[in-house]
Amino acid sequence: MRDLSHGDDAAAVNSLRSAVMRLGRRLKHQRVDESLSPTEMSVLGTLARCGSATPGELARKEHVQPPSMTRIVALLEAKGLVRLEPHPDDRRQKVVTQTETAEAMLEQSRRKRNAWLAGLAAELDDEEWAKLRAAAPVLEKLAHL
Amino acid sequence: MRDLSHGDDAAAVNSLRSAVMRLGRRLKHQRVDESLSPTEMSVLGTLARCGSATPGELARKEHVQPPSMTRIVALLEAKGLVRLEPHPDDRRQKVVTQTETAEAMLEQSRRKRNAWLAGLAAELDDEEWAKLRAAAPVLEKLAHL
DNA sequence: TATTGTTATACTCTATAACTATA
DNA sequence: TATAGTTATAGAGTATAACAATA
Repeated sequence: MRDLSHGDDAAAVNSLRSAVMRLGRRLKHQRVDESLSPTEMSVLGTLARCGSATPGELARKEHVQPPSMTRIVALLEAKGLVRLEPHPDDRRQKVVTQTETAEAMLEQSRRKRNAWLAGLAAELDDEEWAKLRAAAPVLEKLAHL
Repeated sequence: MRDLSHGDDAAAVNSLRSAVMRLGRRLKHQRVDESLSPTEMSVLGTLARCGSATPGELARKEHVQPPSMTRIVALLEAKGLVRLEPHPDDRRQKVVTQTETAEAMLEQSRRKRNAWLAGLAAELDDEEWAKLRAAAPVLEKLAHL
């Protein structure tokens, strides 16, 4: 395995870290619905990526304690963004599924953030944008490793 | 100004947004001191970038109300991470300056996150890493636009 | 007996409103 | 009269502890 802790490699890593954290923070501020907390949004994102899940699974994925997830799921249900159904095999558990409303809201949220980022990137010159486009799939691979 | 809302450009923007947000979240979880809240860390980062500031300036930069900043600054002072001094020209104001302890902590935090990111990036092949290195300065420019 | 989810309760962080000191 | 900062208080979000239902 490669070592990236020296010289130009280390500088590039440092630059990437700083830029990704700053851009990530600014993207997070572009919100489409102020009434949803960050964790509520994150739960919807997880459901969109991974499909239905039990409250326990969601709590583990969001790094939140089970009682907190109970409350979050109840709030999302009250807002019509998720449905709760009985688990087919285990009567202790429940299955949380997102509604069409939630999917539409997530899509709107993605659009808003994409538009904001595209506005920033439009300030780059052709060569810079080409470098970014070439790196986009690599960044995505990195983010999912 | 360029339009990046169609075709391959739009796909690249979407890919960048998703990857940056996900990587940013994961980087944020790499923390060196669990006892500092996200805003406290962010205030230290701002002081490191911009030098000393008054509580009011910090509140505006962190998008937090003045009373919240009063509390945050008091906590940071109690932890020995900032010093409070009287403002030279205006006796209503105060000047917040970070201590050497805070600088050392921030440096340790950067190191930990760089190491984590370098560990991820080490999984990439040579061509992928070259693309990322080429894009790093562009991402930094984007993050500061 | 172990596990899933809930209820009851407390703590942390931030906000708004009202106040003090200085400009 | 306006501004910088603080104090008092309330609300949102999360945690821990104790409990109920099911495996």
